[in-house]
Amino acid sequence: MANEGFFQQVYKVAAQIPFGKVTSYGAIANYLGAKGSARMVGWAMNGCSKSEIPAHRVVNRNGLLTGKHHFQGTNLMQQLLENEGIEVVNNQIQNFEKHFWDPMNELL
DNA sequence: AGAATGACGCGCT
DNA sequence: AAGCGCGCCATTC
Repeated sequence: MANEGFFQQVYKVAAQIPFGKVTSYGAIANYLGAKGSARMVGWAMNGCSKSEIPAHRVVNRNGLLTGKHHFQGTNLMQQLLENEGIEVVNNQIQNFEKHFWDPMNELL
């Protein structure tokens, strides 16, 4: 493994997501300046599982828990989100915009 | 060195 | 309106 680079940035932002809030890959990518590369953000999240980064708060633009399969394998991600007061149905966040946390808007 | 993949996003048909 | 494909940047094989 070489320099984390983007990893470090993604971790930093993801780690700053407040309790009961969720953000999207594109938002993080946008905040990092890679606004067109949401993929690499999600890809970077691969290391989140090994880190203490609450990746369960990071979902795609649709508010869908696309990466829930990468967690422990079941509904852990959904359970965590519900535990934070976020309504999740069928791996999909309800009121996503209500729980949406924009790093470049909130954190900046 | 080139090609393939990756937890996405947006555009076009 | 819905569905499908392509593009972005980085990492890895």
